Amino acid sequence: MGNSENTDKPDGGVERAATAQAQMRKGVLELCILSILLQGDAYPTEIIDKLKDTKLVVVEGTLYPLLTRLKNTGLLGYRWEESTSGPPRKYYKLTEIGEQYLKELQLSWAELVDAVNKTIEKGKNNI
Amino acid sequence: MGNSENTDKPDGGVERAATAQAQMRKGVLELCILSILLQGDAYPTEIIDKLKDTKLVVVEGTLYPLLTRLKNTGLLGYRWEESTSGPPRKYYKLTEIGEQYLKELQLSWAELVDAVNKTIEKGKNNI
DNA sequence: ATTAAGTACCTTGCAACGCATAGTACTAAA
DNA sequence: TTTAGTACTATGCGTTGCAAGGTACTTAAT
Repeated sequence: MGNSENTDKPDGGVERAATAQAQMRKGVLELCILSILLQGDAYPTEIIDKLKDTKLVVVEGTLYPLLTRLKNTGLLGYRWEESTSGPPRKYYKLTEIGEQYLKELQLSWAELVDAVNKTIEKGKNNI
Repeated sequence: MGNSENTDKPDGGVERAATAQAQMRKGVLELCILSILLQGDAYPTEIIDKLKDTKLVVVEGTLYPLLTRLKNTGLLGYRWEESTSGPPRKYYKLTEIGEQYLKELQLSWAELVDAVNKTIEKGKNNI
């Protein structure tokens, strides 16, 4: 048995919690970003701030590639707008396809929450 | 502009729904598996079946490495048990650390659901 | 005895994604 | 002209879900 492929150490569960929370966030970001853009056009830094308000911390290295992906898929458009206090801002906007897609995402999200909660509940009955 | 790094095509939102749902599931599997094991020891095939009951489809190629990871981190233990209808089964069991970790995961999950739902709700007010 | 079918576990290689890091560029004040 | 603040972009790494293929044990049929 080689031990070269596994960096996991038996470090107890406590230190892993932050990592796990990060993991759980995966894939939900799309939904949140599209939801934010439903409120109105926004530029990346603004999006990051709004996510922070709801305890979802996202960094630039995550957001920018994701926005580009969503744009390339036709879910988002953008326009440049001058700023009086710095470089120009890239305002992203939901397309019609994006809005339609967001509705599907919301449905998927609701189903997921339901499925996971069911699993959790079953466990709680059998302690 | 090179088009070599991007496999996304503007295919509309509809076909992407399955992919997005898969993405959203990421990271939540740990929580679900540990929750199932809280109900009692179980072997992989059994775990897959139980997940299927709650609409969370997971395949072997996903589950086995994940169980190994959880075992290596000390969250799970296992024992072999004979079967009258096939090869022996590997029953996994929550360790004490695993139970403690599960509680943290459940908390993280609840917080995530809350944060995401808040974001979604804000969007719905501004249509 | 050999084959087939059912059950169960395991490995390998790929692709996607989040993120840390580093870099570029514009404005304004010191 | 240097410093600070704001904003967008690119690169490379590690983790993870998954498809695909493989091994092995049991029972029943040929």
